[in-house]
Amino acid sequence: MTESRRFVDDYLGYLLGQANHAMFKEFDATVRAAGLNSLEWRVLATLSDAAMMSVGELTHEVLSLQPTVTKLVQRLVGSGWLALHDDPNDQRRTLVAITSDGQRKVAPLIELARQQEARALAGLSAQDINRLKRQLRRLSSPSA
Amino acid sequence: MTESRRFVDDYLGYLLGQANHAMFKEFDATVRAAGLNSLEWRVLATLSDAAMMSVGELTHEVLSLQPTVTKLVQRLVGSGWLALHDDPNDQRRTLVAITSDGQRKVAPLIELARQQEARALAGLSAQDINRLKRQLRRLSSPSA
DNA sequence: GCATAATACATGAATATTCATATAAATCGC
DNA sequence: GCGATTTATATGAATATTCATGTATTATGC
Repeated sequence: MTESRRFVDDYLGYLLGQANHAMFKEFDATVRAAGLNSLEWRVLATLSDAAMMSVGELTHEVLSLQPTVTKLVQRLVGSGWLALHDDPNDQRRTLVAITSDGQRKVAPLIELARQQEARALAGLSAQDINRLKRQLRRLSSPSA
Repeated sequence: MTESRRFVDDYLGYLLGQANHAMFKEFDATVRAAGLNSLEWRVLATLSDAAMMSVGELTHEVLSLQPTVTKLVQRLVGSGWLALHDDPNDQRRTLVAITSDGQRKVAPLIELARQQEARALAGLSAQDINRLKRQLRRLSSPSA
């Protein structure tokens, strides 16, 4: 048989997209039940244990675009989960921080995310997990 | 030092998102230059070497939602890259196929995508690549 | 130090996606 | 084969994202 796979079925970009989607889809119901969309969850998770950062830095962290993040941050400030601060060293910047309400909002989600990750990786050895994560990091930053 | 990583920096969902984004970002300029967005590229790539499929099947293939795909397909039909056909066995279904114009549109992009994938995986052995792809497929369908 | 360029963010219009629902066709139970 | 249910897609309104651009601030060249 010379039956060959479709392009997309062996294309790394697609396999990553599928894995990413599958991982998130399972968790999505939880996020939505908390009244968040996926990018909002990512923003709160990123800020949950980081120092406040500028809109531009946050944009890179969450893999989005600056106007999208600006508007999303405005929504989450309105909800009381984020707060804005001035940067004394650069008045162009808007520093974004999570509030304690935001922490209370996201903390249980992070715990559930950890549990889901553990389930997803259940069949793999610690070595396999480390290798997988190392390769993913390498794909993210080819230089590293 | 008990300096610990941020949650997101070791969370599989985020590592997958980053790798996925990095892989796509490099290719994105090419796709945009061709007048496509990422989902349109994915639809054309999926149909490029597959038999025509229903809107619902396509929705699953491209990891999107049915109304999104319906409207996207309408746009691409308008551009002449997709065509719709009736399913003689089920008149509820709308079968979507790529046209020869669509093939000509997407073929060079697929070739560029293959090249980019090869560059991204350049440092890995065939064994590593197979293991990575196997693990990604496993994350996509935990049962398999 | 002043003009010019670059950077950081915000904003409005255009576009795309999402949610809720409608329509139409097929399947099921009887 | 007829009503009830399920399945497949389409559609309109609400929402979110994207693109283009505007404003304010900082950095640079002279």
